[in-house]
Amino acid sequence: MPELPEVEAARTTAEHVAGGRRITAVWCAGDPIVLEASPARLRRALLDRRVRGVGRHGKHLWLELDGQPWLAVHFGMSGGLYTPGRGVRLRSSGTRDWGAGWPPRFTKLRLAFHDGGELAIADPRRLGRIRLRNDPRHELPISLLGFDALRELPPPRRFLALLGTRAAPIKALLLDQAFAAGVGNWVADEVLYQAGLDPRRPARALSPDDGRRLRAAIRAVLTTAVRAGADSRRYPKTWLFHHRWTRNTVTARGEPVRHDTVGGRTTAWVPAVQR
DNA sequence: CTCAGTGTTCAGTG
DNA sequence: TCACTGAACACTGA
Repeated sequence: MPELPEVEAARTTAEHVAGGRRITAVWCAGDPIVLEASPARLRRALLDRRVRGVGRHGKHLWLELDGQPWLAVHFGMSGGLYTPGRGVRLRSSGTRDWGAGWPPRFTKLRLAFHDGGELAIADPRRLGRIRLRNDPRHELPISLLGFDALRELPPPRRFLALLGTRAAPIKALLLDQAFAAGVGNWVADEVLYQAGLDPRRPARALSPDDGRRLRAAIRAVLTTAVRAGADSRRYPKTWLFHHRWTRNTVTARGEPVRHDTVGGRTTAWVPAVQR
């Protein structure tokens, strides 16, 4: 569930369910890897607190409470935020998501609110982290992140300057959270496809026009995915997204899709249009 | 049984 | 020190 659009959808859900409500029950799994704070400390920090709002930077999410510390969440590769009575969600691969039952399998933290609402954070693969922070935005690990790729995309000039010094493949730079926070593997591939850029090209070898197209594609992909509520069934038919999970396939326009490893990650791209 | 996988971190390299 | 690469982490499902 976890790139910027999915986390923004989780933020919206959390805002609707928890915003303005008081936490009346806290349930923690016995998982010291995902829960960086002890269950006792989490209970003490959360119980009877009111949720003032829900923030996001890149792939990180936090609940702003009426007292410190606040709850900060990173979903890792397989984590997600769920609430009861929401329709079955599909994962990108088309298999059923974990949100179907209640509470979901692999729930690590579950909150109940005074009006009867509930939230659960689940994480099968345990690469996510649930933490307590007094000021999440200015403390580790969020303090190390670059600009939020949706809300803080730098103006063209500054964006070009940021590319200019980096020798890494452009795909690797896009995945670097200290550069653009929130871009993950599928967003990076979609952006490079729409910008018409070969993922292996060194960032500093991009022309000013390449850089402008890249910036525009980041904005277009993220705003479209967020507007769709991160529901991949609603993404445009022309997107590479719908074909990246299948080997030896073609796009909606009949262009062959290739899979290579770039920046240490499986990369789907279309040599016919990416130069 | 094996392996890839919407992510991050850290050791190792040049 | 810097910039970058690749393995490790942990677990499910194809």
